[in-house]
Amino acid sequence: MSLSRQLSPSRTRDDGRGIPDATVARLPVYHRVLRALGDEGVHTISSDHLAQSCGVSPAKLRKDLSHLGSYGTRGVGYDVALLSYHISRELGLSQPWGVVIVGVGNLGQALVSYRGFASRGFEIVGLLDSHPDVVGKRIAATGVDLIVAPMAELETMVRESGASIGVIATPADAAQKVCDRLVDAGVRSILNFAPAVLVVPDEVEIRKVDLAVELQILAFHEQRRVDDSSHLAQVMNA
Amino acid sequence: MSLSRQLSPSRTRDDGRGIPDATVARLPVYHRVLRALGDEGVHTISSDHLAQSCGVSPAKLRKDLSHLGSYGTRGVGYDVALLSYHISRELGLSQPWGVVIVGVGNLGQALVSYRGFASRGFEIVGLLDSHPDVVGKRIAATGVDLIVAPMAELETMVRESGASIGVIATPADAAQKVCDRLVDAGVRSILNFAPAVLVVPDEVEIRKVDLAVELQILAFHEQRRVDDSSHLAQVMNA
DNA sequence: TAGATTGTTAATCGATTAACAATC
DNA sequence: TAGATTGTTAATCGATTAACAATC
Repeated sequence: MSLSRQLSPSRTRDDGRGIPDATVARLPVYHRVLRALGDEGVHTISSDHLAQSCGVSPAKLRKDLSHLGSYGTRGVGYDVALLSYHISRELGLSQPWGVVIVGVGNLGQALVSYRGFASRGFEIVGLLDSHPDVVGKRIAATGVDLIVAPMAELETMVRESGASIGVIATPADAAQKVCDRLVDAGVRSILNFAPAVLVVPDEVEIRKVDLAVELQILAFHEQRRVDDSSHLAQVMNA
Repeated sequence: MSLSRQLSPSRTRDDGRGIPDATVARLPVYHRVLRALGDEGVHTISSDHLAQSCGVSPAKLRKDLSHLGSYGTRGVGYDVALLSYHISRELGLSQPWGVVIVGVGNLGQALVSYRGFASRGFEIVGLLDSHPDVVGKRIAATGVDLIVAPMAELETMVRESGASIGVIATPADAAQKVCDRLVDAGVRSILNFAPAVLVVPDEVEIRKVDLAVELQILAFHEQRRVDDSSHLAQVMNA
């Protein structure tokens, strides 16, 4: 990946590469808000207003957007449609990405029924599960109905559908094996919902969503609040 | 919250407060891995091995743990049970926290069936939904069965159960109103699964889990890979 | 021109990393 | 004592922020 940068030394700006991770993580939010604004008939918006709608500071928003190029107009603001387009292009939303979901339990089914997939150009191209009760079941996704395939078909499914993103929604103890098979089949983007630390080769991008981690972070702050108020009470009693 | 720090200037170490956010976010992973190691009968582990199991660098792990205190033994490593205990204490897992889930659709039900709640001292104390088809439904959680209550009971439920964490699993357009009601009822820790930017007072800790954001970050990297290899191909053809 | 707002700069802050002295 | 491993230090890196010159 550094190769292409070395090969294109003439580029001035970041130009699509070199966008900070923290910025990339916020672009989807900006994009969603801009789409909503467009639907409401808003054509132009300032960084101050957009930042407020996105829950970030105006400085951060402008800095983030500056990595994409110069798509605002000084004294006026940003054209909602234009900015929305450039963000979606940067995020790779202008082309469809195939998604395979492994594990069709409660969570897997919740993911299938999520409408945010299709509306952003993600297409669920396959569902896999190991449990005989689930295999063969017909699940309604946005647009198409899908039939849950047995795990044995993982490699075939990935290859034939050209899926590029794999979602792991299995129990923790099955996750690493599923991950290995996805990677061997050519998947290099993985979203892991299983509470397990997965090992992947360097070239694979893996992201983890962990309910227990989120709850425990909240518990930490909750406890801190309790501690603080009891300290305060102690001092006030003294 | 800075008050208690001001009031306790004698403390030397971070002492529970002042732990960096990035560290707090990793503690639950360390804790989970340590519990698994304990179950396997491992009594002692070095930072190198534990770091590898947790998917972080040894330097980062030791730095993180140093914020909790000095619970390792030079030349030996960490006592699994002791370290596990101190992390859980720091995270506030030694006391139970009540959780209210608002929105019992596919996702809400997936959350209820998640076993990671009870095993870490979180107790689901209430389920709420606005849809008449769902209200009154009996849902099996770990330990207890719960009956979905109507939204009108939100305030009563929070007050009577003393719930401290609210989980929002509603559609996006309902999320802000639900959030406001939770905060008004006294909830100051919120986990938001709705794809919406929620506004909360400063004293409320809010965390967001956003499937679309995760997918779009993966799409960004996937596209970058494609771009890079086509650049490479161009150059090699030339 | 005057007012508004962007895009960029430079300072600050927080997180990561590597190296190593302390010490079991 | 010799080998192993922690806890800490200092350097580096990346992200955030505030201020403002550029410019519509």
